[in-house]
Order: sequence, then structure tokens, then C-alpha cells
Amino acid sequence: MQKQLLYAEVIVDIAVSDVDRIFDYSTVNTPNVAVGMRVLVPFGNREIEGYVIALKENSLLDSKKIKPISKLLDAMPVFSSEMLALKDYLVKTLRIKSVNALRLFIPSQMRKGRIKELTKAFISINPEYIGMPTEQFIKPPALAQLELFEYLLQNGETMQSELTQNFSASSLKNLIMRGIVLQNEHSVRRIPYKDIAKENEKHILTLEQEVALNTIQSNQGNKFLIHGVTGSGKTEVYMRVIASALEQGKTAIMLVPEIALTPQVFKNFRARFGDKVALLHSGLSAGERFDEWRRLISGEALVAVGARSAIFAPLQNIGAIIIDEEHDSSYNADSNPRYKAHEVAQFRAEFNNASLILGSATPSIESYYKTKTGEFNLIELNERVNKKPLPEIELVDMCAELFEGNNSFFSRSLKANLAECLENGNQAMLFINRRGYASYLICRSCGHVPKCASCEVSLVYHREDNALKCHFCSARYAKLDLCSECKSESIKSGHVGTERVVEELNKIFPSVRVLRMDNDTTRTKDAHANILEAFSKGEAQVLVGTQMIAKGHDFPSVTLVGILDADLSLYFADYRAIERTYSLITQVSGRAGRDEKAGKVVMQSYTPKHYVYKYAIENDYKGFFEKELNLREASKYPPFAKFIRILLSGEVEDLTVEVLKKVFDEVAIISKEYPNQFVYLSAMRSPVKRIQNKYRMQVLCRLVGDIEEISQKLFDIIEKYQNPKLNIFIEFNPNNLG
DNA sequence: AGCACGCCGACT
DNA sequence: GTCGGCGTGCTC
Repeated sequence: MQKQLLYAEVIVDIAVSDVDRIFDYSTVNTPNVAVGMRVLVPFGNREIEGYVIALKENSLLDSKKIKPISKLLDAMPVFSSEMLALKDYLVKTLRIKSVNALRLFIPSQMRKGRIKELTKAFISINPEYIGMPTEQFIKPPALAQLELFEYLLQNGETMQSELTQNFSASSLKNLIMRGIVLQNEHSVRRIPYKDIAKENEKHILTLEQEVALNTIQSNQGNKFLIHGVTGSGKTEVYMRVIASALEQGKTAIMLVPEIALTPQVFKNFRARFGDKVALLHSGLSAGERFDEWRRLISGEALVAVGARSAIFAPLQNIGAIIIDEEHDSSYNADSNPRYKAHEVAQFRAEFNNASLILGSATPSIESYYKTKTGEFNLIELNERVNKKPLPEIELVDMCAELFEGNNSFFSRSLKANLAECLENGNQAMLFINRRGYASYLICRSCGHVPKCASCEVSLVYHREDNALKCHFCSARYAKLDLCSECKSESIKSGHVGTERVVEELNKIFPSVRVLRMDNDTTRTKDAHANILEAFSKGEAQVLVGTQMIAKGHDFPSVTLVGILDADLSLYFADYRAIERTYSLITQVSGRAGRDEKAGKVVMQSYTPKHYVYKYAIENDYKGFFEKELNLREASKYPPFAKFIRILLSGEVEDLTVEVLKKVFDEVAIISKEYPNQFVYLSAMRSPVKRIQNKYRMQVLCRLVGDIEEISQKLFDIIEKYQNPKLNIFIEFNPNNLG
């Protein structure tokens, strides 16, 4: 006979370290409980939500202490065994609380009893009245009622809100009252972009695409990196891989960077896969996201497309996981829990024996390196689908411009090319990775630079609202006409931002319409899409923007791309600054000449001799990779070492310094225990010394070899010094070192 | 997280 | 005398 599983191991939905453990409950009152269900349990003197992670025959606890589960919150488990295993993996590698791992797997709406099955009223004809002559129950003068009845007879059950749009509410009320039609509540699922027609437009694959597809299909369960130039048709390969997973009765996940999640991407997937796709991203309302999640867990949808968090999509039997634009930093969460989509993807791919496919025109050095070590199979797409050559990139030395008397931030070449482009009725994109008007203001006579009161950063001047803004804490300050220190009127602007570029364009080309796309103009929900649409319709000739204009979107009439300050991202105190610059140049350049007309890129730099430009101009990713890899190897940076940063942030400066010293001393002791693994160790103030009145200090280390053991020890250290007045956390290969 | 228990200051 | 401050400890 089967043993009775009388006890459930439950994780309670409270994210506090002293309850971050398993609690045993009896299952006597809930015999149908299964692993992965949400339950209601008595906890202390109240009832809270908990998650069943295991069932067992015996509990080591005194049976008097054990209370029974009060209630099941689900009929079916919401956490699969895979998710529970993933939870353990995340708890171990990120040192997060179990419940915080579990929370990643379900929509926030399912917690705290907020689960709301969305129901809508539907109207249908009471079957008793079907077939009966209508005049028996609807008397001839009631024409409105008759029309309504006829409509229902023809169309069947209809949503009430839809009916009342076309028919009078009072006649409906009357019919309901007399029991002739029935009112029912049903759950409906809000499907975003559902009205997009399904068009099974299958493109003919190029030879390269064909080879790529075959390689992936004949090596199920392997890992691949598709290195494909912009326009080489990576998306078509992804779609074929997904289609083939579906044909085998499997499911698929595809991740795209947050910024690229334009309706366009969704439309393509919807068109190809119809309702089988669920879309998960921050642009959806909470309700929409919840509904998409439920379509996935119920098996109604089999493909999840979304940003980073879509990697947790509740799918089983996954055949393929795709990470598009895999170099994008948005795949690494930069707040807690600091998971990396690549690592979760790897876990899930291995668990499901799914193929893992990363794709990019400019892979991250770390991912490309894995094709050298054999961990990933390299697939190359070197040809553009339309056979058009990549645009020519002209590098302009801005120092030379200055020497020759041009002190504008538009080089003569950019101006000339712009004039020509506009004259020919084409469109241009100008890329400047800095929003606002001027990155800072400085007094010419005393050198004073206005800074944020709560952050250690200079303020950015925004002319649009004539204010100084802090880009770290969003504080606003009035812009003074005089220097606050010496009352001088002579104030100089720092580096040019998007606003200033637009202003200057309006001066040089007064009749040309310009659109600006940056964080400031895309605050509202659809602003992003609206600007792109306006530009694509030709409502403006020039689009000025930050890196959000770099991704996606084909604009056939864009023939010129200007990169105003290519150096901008180059000198960040960040080991990935150079590869990011390479990537940005390539991405932005790829916007030019996507169609019939040839494209041209004018790239302005104050340090044109930097090697990144040479490789970017020649579109020589491999050359760039080799060069960069050599430097990384020589200086022991990733992928040859792991970069670890322990960040302390506290309002009390002295306390923060004090704890920094202690943490550093403890790490130093560990570094003595593992002398061959620590290649670098230091403690210092963080480059951004203060944000929102919190002093930021850090211990930096770089480690070679297997860091598993050491990182556990580092976690132990920070746990010891965690304190309400001081936040301490560890980042592995952080996105940025600010 | 919440809530009880518990031990010291100023109030009708 | 008591009301109530929030430090500490516990929840199967």
C-alpha cells in the first residue's frame, strides 16, 4: 500500500530571514494537496500564504506543534519540480531567501490573496426559448428586444459590454429579468495585440540560415551562439527553431532586450504563431501579464516571448531557449534578486534538455569566448538577407575640426551629409547617448559646478523645463542665471545632450522637422511606439535619440546615421566599456541603408585612434574580439577572472567606512587562504560616492578559477555585517561600476 | 512581516 | 497607581 504523505513542507510568504526556512504542516484537512501548490496556513496567530515545496510521511517535529494546512489556494500546482530545483539553485548562487526565489516564478497578483480571476458578464439565450416562436414571449411593439434576441440567436453567447454598445441596456435588462436570456460570469483572458492577423508568411531561407537551422536541429540540447551581422535574418532562424520545437510537442522561450520590446516584435510573433505565443513584459498592464502567464501555465500558450523575467515562464518540456541580442546588459538584473538571465537560461536548458541559442551581431566577449572553449557552438551569418552591403562609416576627428576653426559639435562632414540626405528627401538618425541639454553647467569665473544635494554628481541641465536634474535621484532644482557661489553671469555648458542637438538642428535646418527620443520623451506608456511610428511615417526627417534608437526597427528611408560623440561610453570605469562602444556603433550604424538606398554613417570622436573604431569601421568583430581578449587575459579580467564587487551603502559615513574596513579585512584573510585565486583586491569609495544621501563604498576583487567556495564565504561575511543602517550586497561581473 | 510579551517614563 | 513607548523573540 502506498504510504500516506501526512506532512507538507511549506515556505511562508514572508521575506524575512528568520522565517526563511521550511515549516511543517499537517495535510489532514487538505488531502488533495500537491507539491507546488499555494496554501493558506496558520502562522503565529494569523493566517498567511505559503508554498508547498515537498510532501513527506514523517516530521521530526513534536506533533503537538504541527498545525494543519487551512486551505488550498490552487487546484493545480503553480510551481513545477523544475521551478523548485531552480529555486534551490538561485538560493545557493545568489544567497536569496527561498520565498524571493519563488516569487520570481509567479505574477505578483497571485500573492496576498490578490488573485482575481477576471470575469466578465456574458449573455446567452435561455435554451428553453430556442425554437419557440418569438412572438410568444416578445410582443411585436418591443422591437429593440426582438433585435437583441435575433442577434443572440445568430451569434451565440456574447459579452454583455459588447451587446450594450449596440443595443439598449433597458431591453437587455427586461429580457434578463424575464429569464429569456441568461447572464453568466466567465473568465476571459486579455490577450494583448490579439487582433493581429495570423499570416503564415514564411520567408525563403538563405543558405546560411538553412545551415544554421540544420545545425541547431540536429544537435538538440546543445548550446549555440549565432553571430550574425545586422540584417542577416537571425529572427527568421529563431522562428524556425521555435516552430520546430512546437512540431515536436515542445515549448519555447525567447528573450529580447527590454528596449526592443516594441509592438513590432510582438506582431511578428503573433502573426507567425497566433495565440500560441504569450508576451511578457513591463509594458503590459498587470492584468494582461497575469493573463498571459495563466495561458502559459495552462498549456494554452506554448511560446513565451519577453524581457529578462520571461526566462521564468511557467513552461514545461521546453525545446528551445533563445536569447536575442545576448550582449545586452538588461539581461542582468541590477536590483535584488540579482539574477542573470543567461545563467537561469542555462539551468533551464539543461534541466529540459532544451537547445540554448544566444544571438547577436556583437556578442559579449564572455559569450563569444565560450565558442572558443567549446562550450558553445558558433554559428555565423555573414550575409545580409537583402545582400546590401553594410553602410560605410566615416570617422571624423573632432580635435582636428576644432583646430581648423569649427567649434560646433556638428563636424563639417556631418553637416554636409545631413544637408544632402535631407535634400534628397531621405531621413537621418542622430545618436547621442546623453539626455538633457548639457551634462553639467560650470561657472567660467570660479569653476563652480552645481551638484545634487543628496547625490555626489553634477546636475544635468534640461532646457525643456528650464531645470537642473539629478539623473541618479530625479531631484529637480531651479536653474539660476547667476553662479550660486560668485554671482558671475558667465556660465558654460558641459557636454551636449539630446535637447541641445535638437535645438542646434533647428537652427541649421529651420524647415526640417525633428523628433527626439530619450528617457524624457518616452515617459508615458505608448510614447516609445508613437515616436517610432511618427518617424516611420515620415512625420519628421531627423530622429535624435539616445541608445533607445539603436535597436530594432527598420526605417527604409534612413540613409544617414550620425554618431555625435562616439567616445562617450568609452572611458567609463568599467571593464566592458569598450565592447559596449563597439556594440553601440555597430547597432546604430545598422540603422542606415536597410533598404534600396545605400546608407552612410558619420561617426565623430575626440580619440579617433582608439582601436575600437578601426574594428568597428571594418566590421571586424573577430579582430576586435581577439584584441580585447588579449587585453583581458593580460590584465585578468572576465572571461579570465570573475569580477566581484561588494557594495556598502549607508547614510552614516563613519559607520560605512568602519564596516568597509572590517569587511575588507575579512576578505583579505580569505584572500590569504586562496592566494592563487585572488588576482586583485582593494577597498575604496565607489566612483559615485553618494546616491540619495547614502555613502557608497566597495570592496573589489577579481578571482580566477572556481569561485563557488569563496563566494559562499563572501556571502557569510556580508550577512554578518548586514544592518538596518547599512545595506551590503555582492555583485558578480556587475553591469556597471558606478 | 506581525504580534505578544515585557520592562521603564509621564498622566487622568 | 496605569497607559504606552518600542526592544526581543517567535511563528510548524
